[in-house]
Amino acid sequence: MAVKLFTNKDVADLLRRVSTVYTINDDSTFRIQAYERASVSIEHLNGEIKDIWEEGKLEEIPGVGKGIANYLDELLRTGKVKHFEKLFKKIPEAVFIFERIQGIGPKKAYSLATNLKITSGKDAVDKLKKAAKTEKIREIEGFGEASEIDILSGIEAYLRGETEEKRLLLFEADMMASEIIDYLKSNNDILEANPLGSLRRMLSTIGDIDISVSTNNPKSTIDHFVKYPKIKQVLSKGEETLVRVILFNGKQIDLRISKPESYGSMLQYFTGSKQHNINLRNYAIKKGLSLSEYGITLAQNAKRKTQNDSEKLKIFRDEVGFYNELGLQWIPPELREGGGEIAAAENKQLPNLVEVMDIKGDLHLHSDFSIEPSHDLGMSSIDVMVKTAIELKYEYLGFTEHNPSVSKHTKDNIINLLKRKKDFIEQYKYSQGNKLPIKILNGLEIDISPKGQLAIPDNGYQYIDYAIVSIHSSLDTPKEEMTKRVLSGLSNTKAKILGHPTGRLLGEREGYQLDWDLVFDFCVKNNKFIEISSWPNRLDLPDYLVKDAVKYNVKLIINTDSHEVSQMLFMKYGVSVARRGWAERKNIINTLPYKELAGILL
DNA sequence: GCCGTTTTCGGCCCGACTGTTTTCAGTCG
Repeated sequence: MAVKLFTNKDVADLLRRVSTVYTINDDSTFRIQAYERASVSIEHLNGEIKDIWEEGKLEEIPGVGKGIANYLDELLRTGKVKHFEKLFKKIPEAVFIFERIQGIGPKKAYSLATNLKITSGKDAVDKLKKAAKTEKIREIEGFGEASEIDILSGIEAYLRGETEEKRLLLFEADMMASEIIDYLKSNNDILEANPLGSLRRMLSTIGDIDISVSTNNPKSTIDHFVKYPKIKQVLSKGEETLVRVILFNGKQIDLRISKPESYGSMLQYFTGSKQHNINLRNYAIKKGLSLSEYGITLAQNAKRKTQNDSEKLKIFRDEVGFYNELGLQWIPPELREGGGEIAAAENKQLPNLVEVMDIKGDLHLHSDFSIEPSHDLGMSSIDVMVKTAIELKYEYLGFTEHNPSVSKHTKDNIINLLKRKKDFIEQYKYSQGNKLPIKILNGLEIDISPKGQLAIPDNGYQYIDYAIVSIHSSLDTPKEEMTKRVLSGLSNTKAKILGHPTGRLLGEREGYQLDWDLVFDFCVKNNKFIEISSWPNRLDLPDYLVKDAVKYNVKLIINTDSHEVSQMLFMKYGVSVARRGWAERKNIINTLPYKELAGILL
């Protein structure tokens, strides 16, 4: 049994420290990278390292082999790794603090800590700041006035907490990037502008924002970009390929610039993911080709054989040409995660991913019609939301206010409230005559109580068309019990949809555990649907579970959970989650025309 | 230290940028 509870982050940090020490010691770069890789891989694990260890599956983690697995086993058994302790002995604790400051890596951190005699981690940053202010750093070999100033501004950012990996929600990053892209496009020399990296792949959270542009005039592009009003500081500025800036909100933006004729190669290269590109490179090597951000060349070993025509770099205006050259279908960015997409593209078996245009309705909306709900009431009227849905060319939408609070109402009160809402919707439809080009459904979002009961009386169901059931309380219920609770809630005939199924809140809480095999199986057998919530800090069901659900043939529904009319536009984020989970139109029930949807929902 | 449709050895990404250099090292992605 574990002596101490190690989280994934603890273990990732430990391995990163090891790679730091090896870097300082000028050890093999490959060993350094190996620890780095293992660290990243463990940090991004879906499950807990402790569970994986208990199942004896450490070596199944990518980047973890026999060596590191043995060390981790020692760590989780005894609470420490003797070999690592020995390595750390020679390194001042302050080094591991300093290297978290922007612009300081392992070697500079070590040089600073030893030369300034700052050893303990406590107050290390304050001491470093004092050294910078008293111009002690510029006296150290390898540093100068400029780097002293850099370090000072790095320290200030660090002290403001900006270096902590506060990831943005997808929607925040998307807003910021769109604004920058609009600004960039106001310059006529900029022909194309797109996000790169995790934003282009539509991950649920985003670290840094990278943006690419194609232009024949890099100089004008760079001059234009650095005048963007929200830039606080230009970190670095190249001649024609890269500009790196910090905005006033502390976020770093990298702008990558390319000629139009090779824009495709660059877009591909910097969209990633890292794992996708590694796999793609290995796949290319087998064909004797070598990939880079500039295009495709014959690989080194192939070059020698055919020296005559080998040096030529093949460049690509767009990504389609790039992938086709490798004998692959173009792979949508959302799939580029190293999850079998290259093999699928080779066999022309990539899924035909669902698109925003396919969505024909939103079935999770909270209007401002008060039924004295248990949770927050919506802020927009039914009428406004209906009008917006019509603009979005939806065929149907469903209002699912929270059930009336149980503690504040008698059963009769609840029934009356449900009746009132049903009447209101009927009247609304009547008042619009036959000119409404959209079907309006009267739903309800119902709490599943800790005991698995739904929070309205049995005779209330006749007043609603369908129910979304979801967990809003007792989130720490253990997995097995929580699974029973959810299945019990879903057993009601009107309960068709499991709302925000993991309960996670990005950056706030993990959510509860469910036995997904049981839940998926239940849904397939009983005609129940699992929601993908487009709500920016939910995006729940998460992408990796969508992928499992699709394999299980579970039907999903993408909803916005809007509490205000403008939030209905968040649909695209839910769709991106579905796409990242390899979902096609057929997997998503709100792509169906109304008649077919009604057949399975009502 | 990891990894494997040309496997148990011999590969493993490297280019852009900056600052302190006088030809390069460190950091970053």
